[in-house]
Amino acid sequence: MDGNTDSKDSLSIDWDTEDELEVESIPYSSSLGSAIPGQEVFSGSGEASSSNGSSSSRVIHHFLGMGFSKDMIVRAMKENGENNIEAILEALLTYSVVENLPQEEERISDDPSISNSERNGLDDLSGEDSFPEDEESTNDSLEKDSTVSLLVEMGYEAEEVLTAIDRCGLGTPIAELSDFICAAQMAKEADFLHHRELPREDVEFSSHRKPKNALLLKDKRKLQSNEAWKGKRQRGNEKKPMDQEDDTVCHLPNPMIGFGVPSEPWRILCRTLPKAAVGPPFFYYENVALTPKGVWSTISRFLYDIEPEFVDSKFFCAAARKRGYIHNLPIDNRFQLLPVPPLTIHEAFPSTKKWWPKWDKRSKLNCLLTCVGSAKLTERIRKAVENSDGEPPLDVQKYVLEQCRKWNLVWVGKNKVAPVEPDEMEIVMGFPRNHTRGVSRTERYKALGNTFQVDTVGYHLSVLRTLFPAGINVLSLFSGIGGAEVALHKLGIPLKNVVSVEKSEICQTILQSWWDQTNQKGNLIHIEDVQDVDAHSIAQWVKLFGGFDLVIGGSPCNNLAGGNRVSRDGLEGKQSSLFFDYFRILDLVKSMMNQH
DNA sequence: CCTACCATGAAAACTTAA
DNA sequence: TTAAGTTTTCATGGTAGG
Repeated sequence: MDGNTDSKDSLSIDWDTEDELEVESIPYSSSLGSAIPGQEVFSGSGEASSSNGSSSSRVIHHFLGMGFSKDMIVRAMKENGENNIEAILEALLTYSVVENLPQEEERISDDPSISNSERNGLDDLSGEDSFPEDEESTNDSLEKDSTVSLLVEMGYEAEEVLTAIDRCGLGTPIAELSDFICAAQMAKEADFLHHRELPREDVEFSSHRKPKNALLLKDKRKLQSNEAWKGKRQRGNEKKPMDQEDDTVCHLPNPMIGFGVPSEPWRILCRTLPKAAVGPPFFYYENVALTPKGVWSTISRFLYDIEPEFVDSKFFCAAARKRGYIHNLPIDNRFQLLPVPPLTIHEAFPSTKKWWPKWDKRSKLNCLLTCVGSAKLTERIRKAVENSDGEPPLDVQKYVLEQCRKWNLVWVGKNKVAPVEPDEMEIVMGFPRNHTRGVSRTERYKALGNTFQVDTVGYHLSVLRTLFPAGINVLSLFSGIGGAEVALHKLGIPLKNVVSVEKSEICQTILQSWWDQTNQKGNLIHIEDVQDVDAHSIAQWVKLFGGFDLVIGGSPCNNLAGGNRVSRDGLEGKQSSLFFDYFRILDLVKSMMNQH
């Protein structure tokens, strides 16, 4: 986001005449690797020996390798316990900042010794839909000065900073101010960029920002809350009163192949990206394709107006999985992971063939979810089918097929259907066998139902291999069980430094266990909560690693997914609103990396 | 009309700790 | 044996697109 704040006029002219920048097709014609190194990775041996009880010397070594001084490491370990890697890292990062900054600004960000839960305001953000209101400034102008200087040091214009402080209040955390400013910058761009014919709500968006200099984070969010599920109980007049809510829907392609899948010979080979979308860093965002109306257009607008790529994983594996991806990666010369997984139920589950009735024509599973069918249901089905010898009557067939599709059941015995086992799910999703083994069955289903389909994501990420032969630094948000990491690894892309942000301790352990089992040479850092990732920590990582090459993640879909009966509230829902943290963090990384 | 959908929460069942 | 914690079981619509 370089210098888009001054000289608006000239910039606007630029954008009006040429607002989109062609993404260079990288001329590595020699790519198309078929021999992918590091393929035989998974020994499948041994359980996850959770490696957390590492000896202190190992911990010290780990952090020495990251460039911290021994004194600092020892001190951090003393204060946080030897095994609390995250806390130690946080402490080290904090020390570094204290040393490097002229004043004592670190007060602005969090003290690592304070647990997340007792941090005011921020942690409850997801709980309510309300956003933190301005705090009355109880502090003196000294604080203001230091805040301003810190933000200016981060690359913002002083004027923007002052406006943001005025709007947000003095006590607002740096990260939030930064967020605010970024949103304002984007809003300005949006004004200029949205000259091509606009969806209706874009007009609304523009008209929202009456005052020219008014900053817009809240406007944006308000807009979002307007559109994303207006009361969801608007049954009565759903005949769209005039031109209400048209155009807000992102068109889902059919077939859902995005910019191309391996089996389709005709693919789009290049595309144009909005200028603001071009990296570094590369980023990759994922969520469910079938959301309530308006959600994808909102997501797209935040993510630099990139059009989503909607892809169904049924082109990559034996199960459907309709997802939208927004990314700024090149799209030519993609290649698929090897070995190519089985593409049909029959190939993926050979043992079911024996029991599979002729009248069940399914060749692909539906989306693998976090929950599976009940034993009661399989029993009902068994009884329904076994009452007839030979083929059951058509109405029975219809009922059984409907239930089998609904619950993704496969035939495992005479008249006997059952849900897919976690082991089988791992394979279909592209993970090594036993990847999630060791935690409860329910947790395995949950984790696997929430993750990337590795072959699909790997296909999209494959373009990175020739770009980063020496390996990449990854900021992995909402990592889950590490779908992104596994995909990159299977592509033969070395993982240098991976910062994984994942709230579930179970998932963290699974990822760490995989990391150890595959003998990764890089550093894996666990962070618990995306809301704890602030400008401060990002700045340190950028400094340590020389920047991130890829920011990747799929934010929670709980409030978007069709399966949710209770709280399908749209993007502002409790979990799904964490999308805005994805944007916030990505934008911070972007602005920091463009300073250099 | 048809189909499909990264879910939630209450309560039962089971396991662990004292 | 009891209690508390953990895991499993089960029923619960409605939106959106073809």
